Amino acid sequence: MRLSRYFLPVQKENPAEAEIVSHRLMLRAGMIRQASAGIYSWLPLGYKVLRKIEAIVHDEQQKAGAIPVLMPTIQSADLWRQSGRYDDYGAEMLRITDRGDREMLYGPTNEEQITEIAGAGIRSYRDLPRILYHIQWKFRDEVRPRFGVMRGREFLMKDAYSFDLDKDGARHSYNRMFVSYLRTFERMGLKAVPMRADSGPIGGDMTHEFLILAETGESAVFLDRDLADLSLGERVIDWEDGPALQEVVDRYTASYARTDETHEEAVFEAEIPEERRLTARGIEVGHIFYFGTKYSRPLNATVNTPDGEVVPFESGSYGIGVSRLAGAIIEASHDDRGIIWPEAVAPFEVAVINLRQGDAEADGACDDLYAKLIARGLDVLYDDRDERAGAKFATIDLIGIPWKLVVGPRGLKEGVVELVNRRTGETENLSPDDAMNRLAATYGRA
RNA sequence: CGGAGCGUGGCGCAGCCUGGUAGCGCACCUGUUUUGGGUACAGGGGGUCGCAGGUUCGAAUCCUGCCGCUCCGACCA
Repeated sequence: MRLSRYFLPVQKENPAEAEIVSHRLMLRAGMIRQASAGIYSWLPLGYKVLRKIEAIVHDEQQKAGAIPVLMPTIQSADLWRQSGRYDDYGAEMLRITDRGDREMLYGPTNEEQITEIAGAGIRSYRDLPRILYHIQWKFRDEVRPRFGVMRGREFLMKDAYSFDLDKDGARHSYNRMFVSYLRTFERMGLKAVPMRADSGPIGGDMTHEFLILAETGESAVFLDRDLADLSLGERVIDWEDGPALQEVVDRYTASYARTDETHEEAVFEAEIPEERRLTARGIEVGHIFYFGTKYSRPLNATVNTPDGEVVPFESGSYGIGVSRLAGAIIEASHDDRGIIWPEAVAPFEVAVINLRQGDAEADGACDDLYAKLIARGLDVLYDDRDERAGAKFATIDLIGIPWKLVVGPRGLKEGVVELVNRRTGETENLSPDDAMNRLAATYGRA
């Protein structure tokens, strides 16, 4: 993409309403624009990031055995009356009536809907287990939306739902999602720690929240420092191997990790030696829980067992705040110049900066680099604006592109361009070919 | 939902107290200049001052009502 033809409304000054860094940077970098309280349009740059996050979530969900579907945003009130949640949910649920005065609602979540679908489509124990998920916009009429997309009223969420015959099966499904979440967040360059959660209004007893550690997090967290250092790395997961999954889950839940909701100082101090006690702040980016037959029973979603009995499903639900992640990643990865995208979610993989726009040699070299990078499958943003070098650096650093290829007449005389890493600032003078090879290798392209 | 505050060009703000028909910086356009980390100068375009009533010869400014938004606390992916 040539920046001169892109839509990137960046701002030099901080918007007054944005209090936390991710909100400020998302507005300044032209990623989002507020439509009304807690509701945002995603501009091209923000939308690219959102799609990349979404793609990783899709990929990891499916690797773990979950099957994608897409349910509507608008649901019928009747379904929610059956589960008893129509009244329980309160003012947070956006209620709508259609022209026939039928009561509808904009879905804040989809347990009822998916249970109805699974109940209708699954009749036999032979059809179990199944995990269905979708990534869809949700609406919760929060009392106090804030922090930009971190706590909007409209937000994009991945929600998965598992269906099993019995509790052992449900645990396997739960563990699949647990490990899948570890992989998902790790791939995005995040350090997410599973913490014991409160079962909350949806209920259930097997439940964890995944929090990434960041100073601006909304929750206080208390954990064994060692847990924050765990990593799956390149470990190969056999998703069908229940005991192997359980072993991973056990390792991540072996020690103390709780949010302020469930924190017990005395237990913390008794279980964890002082030097390993880590008190920090965290942003919740995922939440999983097992809730048994809470929905299948009232909605009459049942299967036949091998013995010919009819029983309700054992279920759990598993959420990831997809739009929130865009903000959360920025909270975890930025500096005073702007965003620092992890390579996996960066809106562009590399920026070409022409230091001397209009100089025939520089223009020619940049055009050539730009074409070749595209040919090698890299997503490149070419800053070809008629701006001074400083303005280009400031823009590219603000929007957080992980790598810069800096091209100017001086370097070209020596036959080199500069390859600059956004995070470390490390600069290498390389021939254009070497620089391209380096980038292709970094991103795993030919 | 309790508390505080704010609505004036795309963004950040001044003007309001003491009514006289809107201004500054950034951004944008034109020209000159400059050219390796947000150049300088000159000129220029863009605003029903959140909305509706009211007071007044006259309202961004005073009064009333409404709407929108933000921040702090109790709640949530």
